[in-house]
Amino acid sequence: MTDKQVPDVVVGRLPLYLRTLKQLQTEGRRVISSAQLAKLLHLNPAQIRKDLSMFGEFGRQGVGYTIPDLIAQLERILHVDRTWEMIVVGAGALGQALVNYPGFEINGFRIAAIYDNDPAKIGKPIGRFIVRDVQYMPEDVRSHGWRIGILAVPEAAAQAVAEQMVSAGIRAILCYAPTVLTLPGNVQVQYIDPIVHLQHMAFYLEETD
Amino acid sequence: MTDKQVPDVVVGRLPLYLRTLKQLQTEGRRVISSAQLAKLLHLNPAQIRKDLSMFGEFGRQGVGYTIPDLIAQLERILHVDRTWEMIVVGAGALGQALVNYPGFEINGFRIAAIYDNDPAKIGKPIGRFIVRDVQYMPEDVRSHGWRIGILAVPEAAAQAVAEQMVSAGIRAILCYAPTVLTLPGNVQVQYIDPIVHLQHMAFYLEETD
DNA sequence: AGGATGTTGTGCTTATTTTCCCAATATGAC
DNA sequence: GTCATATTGGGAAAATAAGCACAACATCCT
Repeated sequence: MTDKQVPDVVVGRLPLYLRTLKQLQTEGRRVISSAQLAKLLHLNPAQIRKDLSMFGEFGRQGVGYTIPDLIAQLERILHVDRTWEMIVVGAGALGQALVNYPGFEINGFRIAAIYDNDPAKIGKPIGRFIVRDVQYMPEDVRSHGWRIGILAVPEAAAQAVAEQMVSAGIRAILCYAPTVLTLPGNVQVQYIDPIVHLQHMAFYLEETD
Repeated sequence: MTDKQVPDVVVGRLPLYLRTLKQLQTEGRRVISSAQLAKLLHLNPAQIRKDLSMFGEFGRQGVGYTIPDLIAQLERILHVDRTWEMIVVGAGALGQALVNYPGFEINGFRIAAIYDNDPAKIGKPIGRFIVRDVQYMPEDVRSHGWRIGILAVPEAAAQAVAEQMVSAGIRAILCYAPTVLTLPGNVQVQYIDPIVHLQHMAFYLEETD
């Protein structure tokens, strides 16, 4: 199903390349070498070249990569040479912060609706939206053909809500709930849990204080 | 510097084990096998056993792992058998959501202060805090001996603020700014950027719609 | 025109990570 | 007590990922 020609770890680095290249472009840079990009990302230059070479020959020997071209290539490869509409389920503090985050639109991800099941929140304005009853979510997703959902509900609700999203047609879920979802293999899931990162770092901290 | 005896990928999985074990404990479970835990996490049981065996022999052959014991061991290994105080720098929508997130305290990470450089925000209440001028941050960090910081400032400010945090004594940074920080090797950094995850998933989405 | 320098793409090597497999041990049924 | 079943820990193998090194090519300087 997924393109096993390209390792997932490689796909995972492409957004980092793209992000840095866009940054460089705003600074007016036109060309960059794998060595320079590697330095900014703290990676090995050969790794960057090899990653990119899996999709084509984008550089020029002796010169490097033309930044606008490489950005266009990466956006095409990642399917972000378009705008993806997304839903947010969960209108708590996190859901509100997400709705107000300008980074999504800048990068071609546009929030299209936000849902909750709490009568106290349904109907209330958040950013440019009115919170909708989550019971209308499946219908909305189906009628609009939305494919991406952000899950910002409590852990206890996450699995059930995720299943509803998937059965309505959602195929990629960004899960902020601190739990592992069990979903069909053709559904992409990525997790964001700050506690996991903090505990990971705490391992390396001295037991002082 | 970092304990290369234990691969970082292994350390990165321990918080997931811990999270799931705590979940099981609240459900009243006392014992679990690597096979059962692996199923919940969608991992290979041998991987879980090998990861754990790097730190000791915590299981009983023929039986499995005693959940409360394993939780205690993992908390000790990860240095989260204590409470870590943290600072948040950046009092925008994200900073506010972080301050109000109950998950930190539940897991032994307590926000101790929040800072911003915007006069319109300094002095305003957020959750149980008053936003402090970031110019007091280094002094506060030094005097309290804080080691962990959450960076929730715009990309343009991230590197400079991170350097100030480090020179004040911060040794672990959870970075929400969409950029790679360049810091001394003895400083732990973890990144959270939803765009990176969304682009990663978009790679696998069909170009329909 | 030619040499010095810089850079890519990739074959091959090395390193790391994952998985297989099984001896050793535990539990429960009869 | 013995057998069937369940499970760990870890050596060995397999799979995956990262990095080296170099031919090929580009640019610039003189």
